[in-house]
Amino acid sequence: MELSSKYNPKESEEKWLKVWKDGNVFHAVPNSNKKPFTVVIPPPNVTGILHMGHALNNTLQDILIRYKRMNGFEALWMPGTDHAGIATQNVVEKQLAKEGKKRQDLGREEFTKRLWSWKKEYGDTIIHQLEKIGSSCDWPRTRFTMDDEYSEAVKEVFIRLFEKDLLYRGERIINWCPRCQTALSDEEAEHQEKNGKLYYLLYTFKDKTLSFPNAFIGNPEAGSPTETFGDDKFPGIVVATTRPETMLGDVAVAVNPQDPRYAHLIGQTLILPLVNREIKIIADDFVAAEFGTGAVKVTPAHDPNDFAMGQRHNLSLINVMHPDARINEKGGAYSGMDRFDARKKILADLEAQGLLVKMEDHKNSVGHCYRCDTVVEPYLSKQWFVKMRPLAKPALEAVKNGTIKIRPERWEKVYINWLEDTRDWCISRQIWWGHRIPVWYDKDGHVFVAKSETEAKAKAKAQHGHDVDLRQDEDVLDTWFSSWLWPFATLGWPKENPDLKFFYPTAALFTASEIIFFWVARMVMAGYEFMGKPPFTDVIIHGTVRDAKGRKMSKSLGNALDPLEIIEEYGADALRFSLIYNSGQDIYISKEKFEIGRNFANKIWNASRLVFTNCNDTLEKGDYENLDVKALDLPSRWIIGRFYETLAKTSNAIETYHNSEAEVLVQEFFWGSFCDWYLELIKAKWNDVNVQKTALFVLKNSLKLMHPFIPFVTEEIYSRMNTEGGCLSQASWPVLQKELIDQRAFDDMQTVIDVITAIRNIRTQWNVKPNETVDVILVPDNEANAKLLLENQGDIQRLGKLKTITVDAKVTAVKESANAVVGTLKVFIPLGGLVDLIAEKKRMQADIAVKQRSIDGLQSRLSNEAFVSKAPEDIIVKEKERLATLHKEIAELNKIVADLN
RNA sequence: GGACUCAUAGCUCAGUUGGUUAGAGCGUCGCCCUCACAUGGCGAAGGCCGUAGGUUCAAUUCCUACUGAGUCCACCA
Repeated sequence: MELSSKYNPKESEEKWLKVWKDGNVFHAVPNSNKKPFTVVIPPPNVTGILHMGHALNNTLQDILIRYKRMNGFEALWMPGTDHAGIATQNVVEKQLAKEGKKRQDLGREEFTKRLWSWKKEYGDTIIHQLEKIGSSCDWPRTRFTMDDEYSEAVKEVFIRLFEKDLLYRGERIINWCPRCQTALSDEEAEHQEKNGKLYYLLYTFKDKTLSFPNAFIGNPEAGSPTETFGDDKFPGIVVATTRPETMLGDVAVAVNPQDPRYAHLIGQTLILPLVNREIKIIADDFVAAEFGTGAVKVTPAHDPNDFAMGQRHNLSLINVMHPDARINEKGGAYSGMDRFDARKKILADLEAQGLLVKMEDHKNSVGHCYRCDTVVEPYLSKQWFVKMRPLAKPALEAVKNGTIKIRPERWEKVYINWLEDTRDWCISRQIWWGHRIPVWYDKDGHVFVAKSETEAKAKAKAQHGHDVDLRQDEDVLDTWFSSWLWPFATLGWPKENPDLKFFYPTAALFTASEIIFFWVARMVMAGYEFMGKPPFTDVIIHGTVRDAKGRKMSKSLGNALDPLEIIEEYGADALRFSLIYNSGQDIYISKEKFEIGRNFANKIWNASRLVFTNCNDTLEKGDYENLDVKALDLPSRWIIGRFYETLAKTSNAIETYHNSEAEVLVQEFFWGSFCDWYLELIKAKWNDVNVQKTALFVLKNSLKLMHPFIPFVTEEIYSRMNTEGGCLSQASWPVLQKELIDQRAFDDMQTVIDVITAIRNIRTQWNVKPNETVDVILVPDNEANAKLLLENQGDIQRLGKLKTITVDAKVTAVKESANAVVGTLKVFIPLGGLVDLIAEKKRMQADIAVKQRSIDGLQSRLSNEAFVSKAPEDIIVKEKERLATLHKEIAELNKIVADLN
């Protein structure tokens, strides 16, 4: 068996990616002999390129799916991509812009064609990148949210919701992105807190005899209206606003009906400045008397609250903006100006007329488009909405009653809060890339919801009694209106089929917290509404990948590490392993961290080389599974017990999504126990067939154990000792044999390890050169220890680099020696002139002092009446035992110190 | 404004019903190229478990307040 001294990731990765693909190894089919285990990938956007977040997300899924596959489940990991309406359209529009064109220049059909060809060319990039990190998806099943079949599902859902009266079209204030020129849902408008200003504007009374005291406004500044209009009275009402430009659309001023300051003015008329429109003072409970001046300008077409007030008071709607947020013809002198330019101009003009009473700093949060970061405009328009309340109910229940678990648990609260307070979902988008809304209108605006124009026409004919001209709704659906069907639409819904029947519901969903509202909650709603079952039972919210300073990785910050570059330099195994190893919720990573995984892969590689070069070729692929473990020597029983202990802990960690812990466990076992101790211990015993068998047995099973985390290198090595046929990805998970977890072997081996460590410690302490051998006298204090030391003295001698080893219970003191106490047995190393007896004495005394402190603590506890009477019996017994041991140890140490004199 | 999370070694994290001497990796410091691996080996140093109270025989662990870091939600203009 020839293996090079360094693991070459690139070679193995290429090889195994091909084997897996050619063998269709990850293909899952309905199989009545197996239980299904399904995970659907969070479909990355077709515009996406692989970043660390994807690498993390997919590694986590892959660990679980590989684990389940090895555990005998028919494990399906469904891959696919999302058309990502706005994002993708923006990308292609940017491309067009380089040619000096706009999408309107091409027209809808041409532009959509262009998008499709873009998708064809680049859309699968990310899928191939996910494949490179070893994701064991059922690749031939790859779905796209705009596949024909998938589109059918989207239409079906639209129709069903419409027929159930859960969909409606209405004119509302929605979040509008003036740059993308489309409506957004509430979730797509990201609120960011900004330092803005609160502007106080004076609207004068039509009735010049009226006035209003200015005292509550505070001291007006120079050039303020008090100079213009008199000392302490305003000829009008002062309103406070953060968005003065919307005043062009004001239709009223509202005050709280209980506010005594304004009570007598309700119903009076004001003159809207700059526009000179007459508007009324109205009373509405919405207005908070404490805020600003207690008087609010009412702009029903540009603010959701004002819209509601407008409805209550039957006010007119004056939309003063174009879709691109320039002021429209209703804005008079300001028409054609951008909203922010208009703001400046309006403020300047108001100030010139003495109507800008005051400005103050004001923090408020402003919505931004989640795709292009433009400030969104609350904008009046006609859109399609999904009624959320009825859909939210079962989704809410599912988490509250534990049908669906969200981990870490705290996210359940976030989910619940959102669903309890969710508002209707605006699903129409004024873009061209997406699912066209399956609605047709006749010339009178009658609505025909149908899967096709033919069907719509038939419906229209049925209603009108003759053929009518129809036009389809121009808009497309929110991307999330297709993604929310992902867990079942990817399995062929609405068609009844074996896949859907077998693989739905899925098991676990891995995603980031930002997606809980967008996607997770809505998938649960859809699952219940259309399948009658939850789409999954576990939701795992993982953290964000950050740089070493804790900043989010982003292209604009320039701190992003490219997973593909990491694969190139360190290997895919290293990427996967290092990302997760020793990480918390959020993952802080710098390039150097990937050395952890690279080094570990290399360690596995070299340990395997050692085993292979020392084992009989026929054994390598032969029969070493049926070991009579109980007849093996101590180190062998120990390592096999440690293996099963680690197996149990690791399985449990994977099932409870403690992946970092799982990796620490396997690494600790393989490196810390198998390599550092077992392989070192057996270096002189390779001619023993049982040793060979044990090493091969542990190695082979360790490869299985480590495979979900580090699939390529384990697959590569496994292939050289494979007896089962197929590859490691398809092999079975080791079966736990609890009876082989041998506590006695653990304790005995620990003593041997402690003795060796004590010897090594002394050697370093007294600068004994590594290639120099020394003599050691071991003094056991009981029969069992004596036997243990004698049986393992060869190992102790070799790993301790000893010239001679003497086990003798009768020895009490050794001249000019360094010493150690291991539990209750003593270690003497006569070093002659090498050892400084004064220093050695000091060393021992320091040791004694530490133990004495423990004794003091224990004694005071045990002499405490309350402790003895209230603490449980077993604790008291343990403490007493501990005290006795300490006393014994300290006595030995004192004896040694005395002899040092 | 509301809700939530975190605080343990220089750094990143474990510490699963409260119970001996709080662990690991990285980093640091010694010594070693020992015939699997220097992507390695051996050894060591390093912690008032954020602060102040409380509950308890016993608190890193449970409770309260505070401080610091972070996240999410929100229609008071």
